[in-house]
Amino acid sequence: MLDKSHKHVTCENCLAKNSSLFKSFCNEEVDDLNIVKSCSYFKKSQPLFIEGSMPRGVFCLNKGKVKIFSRGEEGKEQIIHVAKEGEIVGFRAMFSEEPYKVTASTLEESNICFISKADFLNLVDTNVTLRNGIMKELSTELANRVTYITNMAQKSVRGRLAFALILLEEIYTGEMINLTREDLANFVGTATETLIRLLKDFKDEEIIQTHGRKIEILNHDKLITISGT
Amino acid sequence: MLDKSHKHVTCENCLAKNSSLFKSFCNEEVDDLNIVKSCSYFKKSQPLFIEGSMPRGVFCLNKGKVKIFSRGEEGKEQIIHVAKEGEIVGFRAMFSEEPYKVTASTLEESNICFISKADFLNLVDTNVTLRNGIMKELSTELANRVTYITNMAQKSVRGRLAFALILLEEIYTGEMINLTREDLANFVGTATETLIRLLKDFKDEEIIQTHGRKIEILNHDKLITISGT
DNA sequence: AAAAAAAAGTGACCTAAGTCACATTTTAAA
DNA sequence: TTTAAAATGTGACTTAGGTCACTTTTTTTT
Repeated sequence: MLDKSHKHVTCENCLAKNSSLFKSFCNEEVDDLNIVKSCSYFKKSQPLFIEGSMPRGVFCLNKGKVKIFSRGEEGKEQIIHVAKEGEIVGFRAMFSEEPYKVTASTLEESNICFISKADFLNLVDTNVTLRNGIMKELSTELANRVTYITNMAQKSVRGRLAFALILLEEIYTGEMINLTREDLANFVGTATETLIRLLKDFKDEEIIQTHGRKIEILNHDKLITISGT
Repeated sequence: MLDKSHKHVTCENCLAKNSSLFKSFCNEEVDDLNIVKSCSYFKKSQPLFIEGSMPRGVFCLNKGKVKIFSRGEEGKEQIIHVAKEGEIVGFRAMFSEEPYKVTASTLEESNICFISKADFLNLVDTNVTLRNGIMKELSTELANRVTYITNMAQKSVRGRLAFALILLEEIYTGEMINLTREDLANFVGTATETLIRLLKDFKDEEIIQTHGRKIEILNHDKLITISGT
């Protein structure tokens, strides 16, 4: 169980993780950040923000994972990204002056800090390194989504599942992949039943092993081969 | 036939079209731009840049259309975007310090200007409005790709074709959609044969009409309905 | 600890869409 | 203008993967 007040969370020890955006900050800048941020405890399946609402700030993940998804016509979730500790979520929407096109929701109980839009934009305005980092991040992400689209359009579901597992292995470093079959299916872009059948195939082929819902990767190389399918 | 030297192309009358990025420029800034840019004539199917190569600058489309695509495992093109007159192509790669993840190639003969990376980044550094425009553009595009991914994962090919035609109608304003069936299939994310069959269905349903390869939209509303499929 | 509600998993069936193999038409090149 | 080469279009066939209808297991709530 996480500490629900978690007053102990300071930016200094939080950033120690792997935030790509604030990593260039000097001590003084981290202190500034520490002053404007506010922390809170999120339980499992709690939204940070919802598609259609107006962005009010960014969220910095201290502990826990968050899924980012959009809903298709029939309301089916399409998971675009799973964010992990150290990531800043929702900063793309700070620049577009438009409502969120995605929803962010915790996958497990989490400690998450909030920085208001005004404070964040002020940081961006005054910090060249941060600004360049953001532009680079936006561009890289745009490039990643090209791959994502191409995969979705051209690969088999089996290939996409292999690719998704490789991504998730990275996101769940040091622990096992822990997603409902439905979430995994919505990430891969397939029906839950199809996903379950394919996971069984992977088990039979000794590529993965399951412990309850948790998935352990046994043969990373084989996943890479299959992901080319 | 376009003028191959097209010395008459000045930024002033070019920007009159619809460039979203340079539109805020004052006369003086446009003059600066005019000095650093160099123009050239591209014939049909000529690449502006190629996946894997290092970005050297941005391309500004004065006349003509350009497809942006990535290649899947078996080399099949996945068209991500069709750029039209007034658009600036390749600026995303200016910030990522990485090789292009996509190829850009003309769909028809074109007049295209080039601005070197150094000149472009200099503009971005010194012009706050341009910089904000770029950040906004990157964010908006990122949001659009979420829709793209969700469509690809959840819609039928018929629904995706309808969606593609709506987008292309906008891109080919004032003229008819003119793409090879293969390009259109690679945009929709399907096999060429399937695409041809679906186009025939649309013709039978009097949603579109073809003049040779060119496609005319007859019933825009019905396309919207179908694109929800 | 019991009850209720999610989630996981299976089997049977169906169909959208891919593949292959050509015929025909259009476009580009020699 | 002929030849070559793309691009378009059709038919026959196959199959990946979706849907539906359940059962079983795991979680959550009371």
